[in-house]
Amino acid sequence: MSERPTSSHRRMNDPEGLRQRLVDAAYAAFSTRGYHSSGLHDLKRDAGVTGGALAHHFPTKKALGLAVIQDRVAEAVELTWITPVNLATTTADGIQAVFAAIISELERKGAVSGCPLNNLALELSREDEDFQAAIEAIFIRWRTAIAEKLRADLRAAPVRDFDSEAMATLVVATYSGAMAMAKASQSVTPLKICAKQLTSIIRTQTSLGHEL
Amino acid sequence: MSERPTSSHRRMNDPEGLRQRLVDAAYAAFSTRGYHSSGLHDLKRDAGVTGGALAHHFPTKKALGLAVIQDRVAEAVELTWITPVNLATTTADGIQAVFAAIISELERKGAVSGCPLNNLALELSREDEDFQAAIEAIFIRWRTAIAEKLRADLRAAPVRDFDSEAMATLVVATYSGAMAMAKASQSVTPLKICAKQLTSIIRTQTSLGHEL
DNA sequence: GTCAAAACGGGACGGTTGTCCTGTTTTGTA
DNA sequence: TACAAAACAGGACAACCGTCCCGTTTTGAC
Repeated sequence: MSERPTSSHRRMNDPEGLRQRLVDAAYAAFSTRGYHSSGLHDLKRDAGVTGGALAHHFPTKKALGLAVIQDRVAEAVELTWITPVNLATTTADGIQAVFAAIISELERKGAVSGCPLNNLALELSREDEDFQAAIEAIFIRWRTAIAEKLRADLRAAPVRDFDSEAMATLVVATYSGAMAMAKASQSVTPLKICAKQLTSIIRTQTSLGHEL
Repeated sequence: MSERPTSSHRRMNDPEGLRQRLVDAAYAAFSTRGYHSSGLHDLKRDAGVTGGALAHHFPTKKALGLAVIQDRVAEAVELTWITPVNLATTTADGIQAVFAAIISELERKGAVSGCPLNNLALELSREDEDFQAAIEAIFIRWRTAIAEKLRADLRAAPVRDFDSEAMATLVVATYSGAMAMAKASQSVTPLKICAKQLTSIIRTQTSLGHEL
């Protein structure tokens, strides 16, 4: 609760840690309440930081938002999507595992805040081109990683007329949209349905070569 | 340009027309800039309406937002999605036509503002339960209409193990997500890819019975 | 130890937001 | 014509927002 342990009012500078606390608080706030609905006043309170410190590390709110996107959102996509998919046996297995993990996490929390990347994308893409570029870069990374994994599947079991890039786009789009519907209905049902549909489609198309 | 034609300063009460102008201006602003980023000051200016008139018709901004969702957004979904799909020969044909129409419209404007329903859904669903209910109702209507059309397809050419509700969910989710990616990249490419993938999947699955 | 730069505390500031209040004008009714 | 209610004008108002400034403390290099 208190930031000054027991002794006198001695200060300990910790620029990196303070920056992390700020970006963490901002990531949590932006992901749940959105960028514009999150005031810097609340962020300072949550992070235990004064106005001077905030202004020193992030001269503008936009700079803080950019740091959230590039540091936390990009990392979140990497951790919850790209790494699990890469580690899975097949792309379909990976996607199924990712959906399952996200669904169980949402059921544990009892509320659907939506995909942080998608939330910020719709809110900020048209407002500022720096935001748009940062967000687009994450989408590209995401889609490219899935396409790469799909190509790895095909190397093991070749299939004709299968467009890995197009399928990767479909996967990212479907997940984003399913999460939007889940947020609108405050229910994981759209995610469950789309996970089943998506994995079924991929498995059918990538194993078509064996049946022919 | 001038709202007072030539004569003196005589006023003509037009409550319904004024309300329409307000909701129109709000729909345009909310769809492009978002709900929170649109100030009532600009809305009054765009609609040519004073503060007193606004407060008379909509006591709060939330009331205006609710009217936009229930009147304009619901109507937009009806006009751009449900009606064209219903009029098409098959669901796949309808979806293809809808995507094509939206894509050409976006290419004409040169900018991607995103799906109004999706934009407002992500921005307002978790903020207010009245917003959430209004938005969810539109999603349900949308998905139900597509599922109904898919069932009509199946009546003409029956197929086993085809879940119309699940496929309708996939269609809505994929479109929403594709539009989100299109907004993030300010390009119609994700829409083009997803349209092709989606129609191909539906056509394959709904004509599978003939090949077996 | 010196000293400049970085790190931080705390609050002032102007601009904007949404809401509300007090009048005035128009409209419908009798 | 009388009159009450609806429709509208116009601005006041407090609350909030993000930014900026000044002073103090800590840090690191020499």
